[in-house]
Amino acid sequence: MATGLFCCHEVYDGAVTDLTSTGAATAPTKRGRGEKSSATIYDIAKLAGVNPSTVSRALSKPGRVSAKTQKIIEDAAAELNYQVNPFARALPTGRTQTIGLIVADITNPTFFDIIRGAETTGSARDYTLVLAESAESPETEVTAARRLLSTVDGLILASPRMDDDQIRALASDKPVAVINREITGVPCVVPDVNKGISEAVRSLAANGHQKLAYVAGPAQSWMTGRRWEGVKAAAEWSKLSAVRLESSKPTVDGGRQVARDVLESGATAVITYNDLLAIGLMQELQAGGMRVPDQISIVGFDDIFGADFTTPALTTVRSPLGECGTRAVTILLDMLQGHGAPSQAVRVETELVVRGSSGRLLA
Amino acid sequence: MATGLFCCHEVYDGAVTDLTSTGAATAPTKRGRGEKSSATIYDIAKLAGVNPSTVSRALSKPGRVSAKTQKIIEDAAAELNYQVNPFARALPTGRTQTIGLIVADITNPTFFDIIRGAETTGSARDYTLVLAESAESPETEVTAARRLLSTVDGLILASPRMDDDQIRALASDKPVAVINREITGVPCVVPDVNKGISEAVRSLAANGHQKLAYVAGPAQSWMTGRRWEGVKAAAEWSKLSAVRLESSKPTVDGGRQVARDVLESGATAVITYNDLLAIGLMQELQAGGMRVPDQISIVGFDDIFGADFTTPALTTVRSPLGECGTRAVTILLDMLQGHGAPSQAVRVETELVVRGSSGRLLA
DNA sequence: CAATATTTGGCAACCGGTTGACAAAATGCG
DNA sequence: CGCATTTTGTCAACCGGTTGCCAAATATTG
Repeated sequence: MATGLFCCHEVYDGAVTDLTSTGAATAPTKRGRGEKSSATIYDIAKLAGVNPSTVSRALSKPGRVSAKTQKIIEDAAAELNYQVNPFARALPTGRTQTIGLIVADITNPTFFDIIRGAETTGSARDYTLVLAESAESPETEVTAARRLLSTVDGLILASPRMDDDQIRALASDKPVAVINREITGVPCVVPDVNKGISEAVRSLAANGHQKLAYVAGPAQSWMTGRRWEGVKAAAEWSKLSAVRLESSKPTVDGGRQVARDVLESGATAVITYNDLLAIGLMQELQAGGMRVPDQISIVGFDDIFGADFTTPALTTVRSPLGECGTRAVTILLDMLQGHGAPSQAVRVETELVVRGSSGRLLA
Repeated sequence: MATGLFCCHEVYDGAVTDLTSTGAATAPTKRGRGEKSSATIYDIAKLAGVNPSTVSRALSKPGRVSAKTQKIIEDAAAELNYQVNPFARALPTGRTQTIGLIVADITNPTFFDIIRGAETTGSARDYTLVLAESAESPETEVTAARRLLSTVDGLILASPRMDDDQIRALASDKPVAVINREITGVPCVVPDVNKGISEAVRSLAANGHQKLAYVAGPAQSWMTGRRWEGVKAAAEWSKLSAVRLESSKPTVDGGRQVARDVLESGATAVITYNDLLAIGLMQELQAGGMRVPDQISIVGFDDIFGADFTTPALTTVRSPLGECGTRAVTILLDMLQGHGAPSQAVRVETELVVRGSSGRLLA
């Protein structure tokens, strides 16, 4: 262990000396164990015959050095197959070229597209995404956020479970963007549920439904409230009655468990907090002999992966989750470049995706 | 060059002098821009009245300092709410407390459980998981791997698409573990497909099937070959005929496209390279009026999220992917602690999950 | 062509930890 | 009680970049 490290120093010195005496660059040198092959700006400086700081400038401050020197240095860097050491860079600057993303549950497909969108957008701009999950617990979430915050340039919270003030505290430290929740003073990306919901409700009304049930999600979820409000308002507008039912958990299993309540409510159309609930609900109702959509229509939320695996395929209100991820990253990177945060929450459109699980009431 | 190195020393000295002269510890100091509030070991040293290096040892070398000093330092650290700066630590040691995971496609649910398993196991041992995706391209994969390798302590490759030698090259640099592929000289975690496959084939044979088709996955996938061999062998054993069909891509869409070939082959039972193919295939066959499983049985592979959303629910050979992720991380961390890599590939069991899409042939 | 303005490159001070070498202090032993 | 050992803490040399300041080199201007 100790020897391993000591080796590094000596090798470093040795390597430098080597370079001056011998011409050839033997990139991969054996080390105690670390085996870090990479060249440093000092190696480049030596090869190019300039000062290390000039190398640093040539490589990271465009225009600061003359075109001639620039070229010499770039060639030398290419020859040595140079790669910056991100840690060395992060130490003095604080910049890490990474952004953190915290989700409640990695296996929840709702977050899939968010992750994807964020990853893609981030890496297109040379940022690495660091992922953490909170296991649906506000405490774990805060811990993870704190830990992550010290090592990333900015943080994205997707459907956070912690409370507003904790989020504001994080945001006062470093750029933070929130997805699926609105918090004043913090940049947010939220799907505007109204459009999708009113499309859904109108479609249900047009198909002869009169009584609508909304199956809610977890109490800590800001979105569950927003969606219920949207459903209530749209139902009123379309002259439907709407009742809210609670679920135990926002999963397939939770959906199964709520089936009983749905039946008892007498509703002929159901909108659920998310697709998982809808799928579980549909499975349970079908198992009990109900025909979907002839006897009951089911509309989910999010259009997750697998929503079209069911029979009938699930009608759902799609949130452009990938876009949310993309937007959040963009906001963060803009803030990192000195641009201010958007003063208003960024709204993305939702839309109804009509598949087979909703339709005319035949009962 | 030498000067460059010397510089550091002098600067360091300066800082020390500063610290000794000024007394007050003003924890949150304004900086040029960074605004990092966190205390350093120098602050702790000041508060505890010891040398910074003693603080460093107290905090990371258990037993190296006396219990008394240890306590004083720990208290001071707690009071200042100290958190190590990972970059400062990584710079001299090379240790980053992160492991990288490269998957072919983040949105492919096959990798969900792997990611989950790896994340959970890693963070339980205070390692952060860094995720990258290769978009199914061997070239992107190599690039991502190289980039990642410089910033992590170890790397996990899930179903890698690059060739064996490239992987060995990576593995000679830092600890690497591979999932879903076997490469001599590199620690691997592979599901042992034979058990699950023979269960599947035996079950099909028992249900009266005589002709079996295997729908293969991408050519670069090592697993697709292994699975075909397993199917061939098991079919022979059970006296079934087996034919191999190629798919264009290992997705739902690919499954749809291969439906035609399946019909033409005359097989009454199909085993696919993965569940996505199976789902697409089933959808297409059902759309064409075939009854599953009465006329044709379908068996998928992996038991991904959503495999039970279909009607009938998908029969599939489950690979314990979460366990693969866990095992891979464990191997990596063991290697980082100086333990050798396992000499043999680690095998995890597969098993047949019988659901509704396979059964007795009624045609 | 001298005087001034502008580039350009070098020096050295940092960022915040880790660790080998060494000396001082504490402990053990005869 | 003195000497040999062991423990404990300090010193200083790093890791590999970035950047403010200054001087040399170059370009511009009168």
